[in-house]
Amino acid sequence: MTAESFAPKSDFIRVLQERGYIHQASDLAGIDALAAEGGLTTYTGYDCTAASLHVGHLLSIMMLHWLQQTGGRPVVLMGGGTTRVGDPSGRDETRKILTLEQIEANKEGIKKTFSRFLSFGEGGGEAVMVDNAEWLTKLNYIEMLRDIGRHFSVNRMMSMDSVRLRLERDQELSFLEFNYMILQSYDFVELNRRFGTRLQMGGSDQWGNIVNGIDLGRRMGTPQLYGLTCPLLTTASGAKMGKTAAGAVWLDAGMLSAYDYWQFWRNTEDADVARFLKLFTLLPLSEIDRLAALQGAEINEAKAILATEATRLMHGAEAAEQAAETARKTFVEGTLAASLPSVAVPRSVLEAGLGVLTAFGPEHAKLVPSTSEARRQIKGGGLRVNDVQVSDEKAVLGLSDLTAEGVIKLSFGRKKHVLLRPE
RNA sequence: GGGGGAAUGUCCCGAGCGGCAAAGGGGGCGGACUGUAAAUCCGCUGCGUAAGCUUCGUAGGUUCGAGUCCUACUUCCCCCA
Repeated sequence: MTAESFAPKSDFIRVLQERGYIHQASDLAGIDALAAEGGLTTYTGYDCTAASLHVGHLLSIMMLHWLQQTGGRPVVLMGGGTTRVGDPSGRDETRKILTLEQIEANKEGIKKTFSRFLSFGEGGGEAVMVDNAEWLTKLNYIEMLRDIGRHFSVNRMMSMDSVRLRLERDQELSFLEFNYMILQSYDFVELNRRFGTRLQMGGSDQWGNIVNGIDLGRRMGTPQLYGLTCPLLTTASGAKMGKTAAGAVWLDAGMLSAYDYWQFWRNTEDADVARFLKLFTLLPLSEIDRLAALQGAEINEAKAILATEATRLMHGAEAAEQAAETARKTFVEGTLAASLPSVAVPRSVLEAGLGVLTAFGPEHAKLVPSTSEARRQIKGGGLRVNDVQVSDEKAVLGLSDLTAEGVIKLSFGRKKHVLLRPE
């Protein structure tokens, strides 16, 4: 039975299906039946490999959001324990081993994101957050081998994608990583015992780990467990979502400003707009259908709405409106928006004269990583001061370059702008 | 434990008779065209506002000169046990 032809009884599965979240499910009818009964407890795990989650994680967070909206109970599992091991899934090489301090710091950073999407608390439908370090770090090796390890067949583990691909390519797979799937499987069983969790959701690269958890549950006597994955997100032209030149598209405002986040969504390819509206906004499908019908340049309206709605979810309405307004002034009116990112520079420096190379470089605007890069970009016509292309790398900025607003606008390419503010 | 091979421009892959800031490709960035899109074309892709400086796993050595030759070490891969 394919996801497309299935007629769901539960609101939860209906929404996921309509909006395109479902990639694979262990037993869609079974999950649907459970969800229809109400109170379906579902978990998704997040490893603490960075100080913030990025857009790649957003799909699964949205699924948890819809779960809660449709009467289910989300369990957010922080991988404080599993991160110490490192998931080999979808990885060509061993992950860097993180220190316990790093993992703890990352965990604290990641936690903040979830409160935007889920409502946490003690009640029946309230979301819960737990850390698998709580039980994984207490495992005793021999006991673990006897109670859990005996249910795993090495023959079968070797056939799992996460292991097989490494072996086929002659890439190292340490015994440490080899154990990851056992720990994740055990998490599922443990969460069933603690919270009655019946369903695990995750990205499509987690399928193997999830299926193993279902099997382990059967062998260890849990009720029937289920798995559901969402597609790995790529853009229509095939690039991985969420990686830009500047790095990952972080969800945490401290690592990526609301304005940059808005810009990320605004720059969506035409072919992705409808799909992303369904996945990353809460707009009703009827509205999305209307926006998706827009053609040519009009589709930009849909992109702006996508950006504002997605930013509203992540950073709040105020930040989203402000980002939209800043973008409108900058790109549509071509005027100078006071809310563009700005960098303070001592007035005395401007009085003495500030070389353009330095102004754009890492010391001030940070638009380019080095002054050598600034020099190259000037040759290529990529740098502008107050919207005038810089042609001379020896040019010097001074107080006379201040605009009526009392700032100097530096631009790198068409899209990246920074205001220098004297102080 | 024995034998063989490999480490190249801090994104990846990858060429490199002793004169090399080092071929080529991917990716990325910029420009043009557009609609803050895609596709296409062009340019750039070590640091330095200059003279110049620092790169080819690490440390020594040979040489006027070393990514290239020699020695040791480190890491990885393959074959045998």
